[in-house]
Amino acid sequence: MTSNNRPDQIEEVKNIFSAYLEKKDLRKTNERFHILEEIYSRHDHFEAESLYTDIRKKNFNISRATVYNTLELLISCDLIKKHQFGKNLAQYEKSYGYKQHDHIICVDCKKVVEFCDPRIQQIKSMMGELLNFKITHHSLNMYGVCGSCQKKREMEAASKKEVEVN
Amino acid sequence: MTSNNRPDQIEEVKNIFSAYLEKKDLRKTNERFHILEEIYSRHDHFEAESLYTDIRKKNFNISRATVYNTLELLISCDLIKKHQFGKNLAQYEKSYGYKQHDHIICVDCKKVVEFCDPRIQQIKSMMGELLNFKITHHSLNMYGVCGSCQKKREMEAASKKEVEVN
DNA sequence: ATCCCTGCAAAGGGTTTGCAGACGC
DNA sequence: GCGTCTGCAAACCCTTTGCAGGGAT
Repeated sequence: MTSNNRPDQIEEVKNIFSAYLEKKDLRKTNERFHILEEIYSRHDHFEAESLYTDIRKKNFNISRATVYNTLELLISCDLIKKHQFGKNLAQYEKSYGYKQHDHIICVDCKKVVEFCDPRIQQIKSMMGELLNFKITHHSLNMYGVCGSCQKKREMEAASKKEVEVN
Repeated sequence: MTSNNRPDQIEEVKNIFSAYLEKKDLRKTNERFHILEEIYSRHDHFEAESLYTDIRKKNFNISRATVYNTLELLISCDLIKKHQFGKNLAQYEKSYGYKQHDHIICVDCKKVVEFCDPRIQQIKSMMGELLNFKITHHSLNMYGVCGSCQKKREMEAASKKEVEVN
């Protein structure tokens, strides 16, 4: 969910990440914690590239390879989620402390809005049972035109008509 | 849905495509109809590349550019659907005459199973109204482990334990 | 001291684009 | 004949990989 960052949240997720790395016998490098910090000081969805460039701007010498590597780790320990909103471009969002939700994307302005519906959970467990799948996660995206883009479209259609009449 | 091809279905979709091209003042090229034919003689999901190579095998000189171009057209007139099952790789499936459905993907063997649930439609219209979106389409994918891969996992876990004991 | 993790740059894979020639209209 | 569509190849974009050096344990 679009979020206000609680000041202590970053500490919490760092502890979770730290425990995860320890459990998996992975190294606690500065780079990994810098990346986590950068992510949790952000809002909404982001792409790997903008995360990379923003970190660079702050004069941390972190490579793309490390960014991608760390994103994978953070997905594994459930601190972020990865999405594909139709394009060949992964988008990520932090997930600690936010309840499960899905997305509506405006096909005109690409705005992403979040929503929750308990029926998804029902479908998930019912279909898992029915088809004998052990379902681990899902991705539900709705695509359409948001309110303001609907208006824009109407206005454009109107002005086109105007031209035709003249 | 996984399909048996009715013999007359290819003619039907060609007519639809033809009417669409006419309406949009686009040209009816042999390439476009060849591609449509190839798609509708297939089953299940496919990727642009395999479509391209299969057409090539049949000695039609059709380029990748044309394949991608035609896929876009076929999406526009609702004769095919485009999916992204988590990877940066689009998958397509024919959609004429098949009812709306969603997908469950096995994360181990990548098998894709289809399912329908009327609640999706309800969520769609309710959320559209609630958030003032004119929703045009959606994509719902569930990810998990299918029955046979669950067994495989159990067997592997068991044999690992065996090794540890010895 | 070990060897996992890093930065860098290049490769990779899917998709898109630019251009000259071909062909539907 | 005009202008769109095509084939080809190169470019493009995001992501992954190979390698040599560096830092966590």
